[in-house]
Amino acid sequence: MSAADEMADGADKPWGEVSPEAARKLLVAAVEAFAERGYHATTTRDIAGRAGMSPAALYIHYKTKEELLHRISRIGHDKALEILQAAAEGPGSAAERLDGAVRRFVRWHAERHTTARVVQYELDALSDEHRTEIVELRRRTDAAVRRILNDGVKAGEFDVPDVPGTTLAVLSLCIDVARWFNAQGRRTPDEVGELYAGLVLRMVAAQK
Amino acid sequence: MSAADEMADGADKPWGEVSPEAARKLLVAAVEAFAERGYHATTTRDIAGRAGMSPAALYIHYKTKEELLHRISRIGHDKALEILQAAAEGPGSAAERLDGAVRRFVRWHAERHTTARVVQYELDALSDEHRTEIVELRRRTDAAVRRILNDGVKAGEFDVPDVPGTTLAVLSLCIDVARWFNAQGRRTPDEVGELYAGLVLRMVAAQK
DNA sequence: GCAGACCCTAAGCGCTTGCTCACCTTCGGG
DNA sequence: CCCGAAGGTGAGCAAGCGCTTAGGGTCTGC
Repeated sequence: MSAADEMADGADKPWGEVSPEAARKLLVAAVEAFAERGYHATTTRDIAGRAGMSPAALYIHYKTKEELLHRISRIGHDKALEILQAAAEGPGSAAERLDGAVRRFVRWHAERHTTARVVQYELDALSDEHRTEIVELRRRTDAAVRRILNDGVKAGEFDVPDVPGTTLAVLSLCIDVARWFNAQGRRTPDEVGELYAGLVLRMVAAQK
Repeated sequence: MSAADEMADGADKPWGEVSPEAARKLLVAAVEAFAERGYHATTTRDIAGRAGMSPAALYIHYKTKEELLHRISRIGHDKALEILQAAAEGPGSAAERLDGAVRRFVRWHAERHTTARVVQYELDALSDEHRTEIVELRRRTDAAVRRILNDGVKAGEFDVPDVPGTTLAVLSLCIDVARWFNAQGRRTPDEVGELYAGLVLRMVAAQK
């Protein structure tokens, strides 16, 4: 497989966009370790060990441990933004688009909860410069959801007295799935997505 | 003020139950530091420094850094459980009790968001033994909310197809306030409590 | 068939960490 | 007026941290 093919795979296969192979293995190991113990409690020796390499190998592909976190956070936020923007700009009524947005966003947070945990809960460990970059992505994430809500209000589908506040609540609800979701638990990512989409629609629906 | 008076104050004045004075100052300093940087990124020198003491002073009052976290987590979880149980067992219809529970629980997470951040997001840093103890408190927290929902369904006030799932979502929504709430932000704790109580009631309300 | 780019390792450096220890001060009771 | 308990400090230890460096394989293009 060529490098170009790997780039194209990025959307489907997790971390497909990271090459070469050794850099991807290290990044996947870092995601696991960060999700399990948190960024600060994870050592570079632990990451290298999980990837089956020596601690020094890490520094061939990444300048610092923080750069690893930034790469993970950047790719994850790009993916999250892509999901929500696609839903916001897609066809259908506001209710249909909100249903799809929540369903897909929640499913991603459940299915890839290790990644999502790092992406959503380790922002503070980023350098100032990197954090500023990521915060901008989150602003756009917020804007995508707010747009759907505004559309729904305008069309009379939704009754939402406080659009910014409700946007915040909807995103918060979805994001927190990464914290509590357990792959060994009773619910599948699909089931959680369905449950949450239903709850969110009831939160915003106009009374009949 | 006697030790007994300080105990009685616990509910009103934050950390009033911690004595002597030096131990409380250290604990308050630890809460600030843990909330700002996370448990693992906080050094014992940082905690002692914030309390205006030498690093060694910490170990007169606490056996380890982890014991400090456990004390914080325990007190915080006790308070959270107290809020929700009082709401669940209080008077009024299920809707009124749910409104009160969400309003008070959210207000606590916003007002005391430094404490809540530590309490809700640093569970993994506890020792196995301490974590087991805390998880049991969280189980009872969950049970209190579930009881209100079940009461409401039985009384015909609520329409909730999935009570355990909705309980999870309601608690998750409230807890995540601690992550994003900013004291410098536009909303007061009261306003967030009101907004969230409204959203939750719409999530569970029976259609008329 | 070998020069040079690339990838990796063993060893370890300088520093910080959680925590300890010998010692000092303050203070209420006999 | 001295005593022991309680609560504090400065100095520092062993361990572990992020990261660097010197050196050695392996593969590619000429």
